[in-house]
Amino acid sequence: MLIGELAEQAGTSTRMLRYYEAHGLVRPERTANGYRCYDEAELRVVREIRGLLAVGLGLDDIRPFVACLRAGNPSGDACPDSVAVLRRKLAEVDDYIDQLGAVRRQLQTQLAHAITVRPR
Amino acid sequence: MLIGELAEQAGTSTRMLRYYEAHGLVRPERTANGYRCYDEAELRVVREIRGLLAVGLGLDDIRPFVACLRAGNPSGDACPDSVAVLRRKLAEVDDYIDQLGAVRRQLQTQLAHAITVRPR
DNA sequence: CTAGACCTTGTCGCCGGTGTCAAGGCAACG
DNA sequence: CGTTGCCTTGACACCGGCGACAAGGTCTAG
Repeated sequence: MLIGELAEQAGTSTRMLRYYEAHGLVRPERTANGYRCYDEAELRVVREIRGLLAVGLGLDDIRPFVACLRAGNPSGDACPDSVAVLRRKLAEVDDYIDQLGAVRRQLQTQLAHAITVRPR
Repeated sequence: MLIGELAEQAGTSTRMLRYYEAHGLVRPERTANGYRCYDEAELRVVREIRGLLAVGLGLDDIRPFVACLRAGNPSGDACPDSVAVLRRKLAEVDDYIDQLGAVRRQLQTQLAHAITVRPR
């Protein structure tokens, strides 16, 4: 499978596939003429990457998942490193949600004040 | 008040004060030798900017608040434009919180799956 | 032979608040 | 006069995922 085809299959761009490769996440073979050549396993890897990116993980966070898949596991989250990342990220998201809640309260307070000061 | 003093008073850096000025938020006088010269009103403006930045507004969002202060209002949120921004931002934050909630659920699902697949 | 569609590598730009450095002007104190 | 410490403008870097373009190689169909 060439890069364009994989991009289409995985719902991303060739740009991103090369980008992931530059960051050590994807490891395509090369054909005689130097074209990148991907097998089905790589498609699964890219799908995993895309899914995790969508959930808010960064490329560095995703590395363990890919390693896990590459180690033969059916799913990328079946390894302790992956689980650790998921736990950490969950905690981060929780923190962020709390912060946003605080911000929300701040905004509401300010809004209430604004309306009190100048009722109409 | 010179820029360094204002920076200290307002809890920011000279870099940022010049940045706000470049974006039209702060309007210092100039002394004979070209130094920026700020009065008390500008200090209030900068404090307003800092507070709103901390709540997640962007510089563009903050502009109406500054205009409101400059128009003689005791607080920057006493003008319809400011209130509109606050409402919009509150809605944005709500959306974002919802999205993060969805992400959180996703992460939890994935985590549960990971633990199911490889129980220890 | 050529046009088109694919591939290659490399580079630049985006966002937006911020740090930091450079090169120079000005003031005050010794 | 020199040093110190403020000020001035300007420019580069950061993050991190991504778009977009350039200049060139490769393959296939007409």
